[in-house]
Amino acid sequence: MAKIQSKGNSTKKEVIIEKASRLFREKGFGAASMRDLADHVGVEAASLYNHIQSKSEILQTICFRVANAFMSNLESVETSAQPILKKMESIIRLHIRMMLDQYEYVYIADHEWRHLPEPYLSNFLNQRRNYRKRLGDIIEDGITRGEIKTIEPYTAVLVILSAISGIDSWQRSRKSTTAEALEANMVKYLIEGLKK
Amino acid sequence: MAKIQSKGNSTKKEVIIEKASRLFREKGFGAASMRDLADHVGVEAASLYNHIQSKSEILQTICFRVANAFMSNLESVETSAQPILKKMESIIRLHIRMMLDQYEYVYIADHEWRHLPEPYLSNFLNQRRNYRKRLGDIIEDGITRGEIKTIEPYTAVLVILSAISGIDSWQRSRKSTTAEALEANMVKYLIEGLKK
DNA sequence: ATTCCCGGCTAACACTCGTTAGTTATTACT
DNA sequence: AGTAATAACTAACGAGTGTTAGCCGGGAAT
Repeated sequence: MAKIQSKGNSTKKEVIIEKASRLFREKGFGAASMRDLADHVGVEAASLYNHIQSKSEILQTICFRVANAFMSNLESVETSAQPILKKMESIIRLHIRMMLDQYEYVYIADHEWRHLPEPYLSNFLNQRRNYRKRLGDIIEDGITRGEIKTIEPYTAVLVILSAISGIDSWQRSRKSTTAEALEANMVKYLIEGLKK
Repeated sequence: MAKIQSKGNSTKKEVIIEKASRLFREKGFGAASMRDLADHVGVEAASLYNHIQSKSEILQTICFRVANAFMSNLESVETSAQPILKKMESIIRLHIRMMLDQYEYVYIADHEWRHLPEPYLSNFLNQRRNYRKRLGDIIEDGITRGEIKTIEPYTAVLVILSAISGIDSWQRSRKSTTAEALEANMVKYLIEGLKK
């Protein structure tokens, strides 16, 4: 076999995906070109195809990697034995942290998924729907147990997830607030809005 | 003069902008082509240029139309003499209503503004920053007056605006909830999270 | 030392893109 | 009716798209 990895501990395919994630976020999937990506990797456009199969394969990898990360976290929270409000808080915190230090990837899964080709698109949307459903079930469970204020679960899920995904406009313009402060403030608002 | 308007009470330019708004939302600005737009208008691509100057002029029109609508609403709320919590509620309700019945336009101003060419891009971002600043000032005012719970104003603005813009994923999949119920539920969450 | 193959390269294909030129049909005004 | 303006059309340009074919150098394996 020839050399397996080129630099550090990440394979070249991984480098491509990483550079692509920044590019896709900045310009959007449609406006980002393979030649542009190749420049950032330091290679000719055609050479990319020694490592990937297509432009949208990159998008698929990013989207499903993020989806799986959230999904497996949800599963471990579901099976844990915490009070509902704690469950929600830990899910919210994970989302915020992911948004803070996996920014590029999460952003793309949030905003560029519509460019996924079928059948990946349907697959992705099903996972998304399933995730939200189960998040809603946790809230509903909390309401019937009297641990959470009476609120329509689906709306609550929508508010929470959307609020967090809005962090991207904070990322762009590094305000005075630190990441830790932002997390604390956001958790406060989102959790106290749920408290009975 | 020749005919000023072609059908109903809207000029043809308006028809183009309306069809474009749906197309831009569905495919994204970059992926939506002028030929595609022309098909929806029922005309050849070149003919569009009798009514508009460029593809991005359409985007500019949409973005600034939305921005101005929100800005002028903000001004009238600022000068009104309501309790702070009422001010916030009426701003929130306007955002939700705009999102519900001007969906396409608001969505584009929210998500496709990055494709604006300079100097419109900077102009737009300045307006956006200004809007959020003034919204934050209202909240801060409410805190010092003791009408609102102590919370970092910028974070609150972020949560509120992002939560509302997340309605788009509700729009896509008309759930059991009606628009009115959604508005009520969302206001409840967002306002009770602010209440002292 | 020779074979093998990986991963880079150049060139090119087959489109699609936004937009312009030039022309014709249709409409409105005098 | 005749004229001027509007808005449609066809054709094309030049640039940029994702992707494939074919070639070549250099390190790994035998």
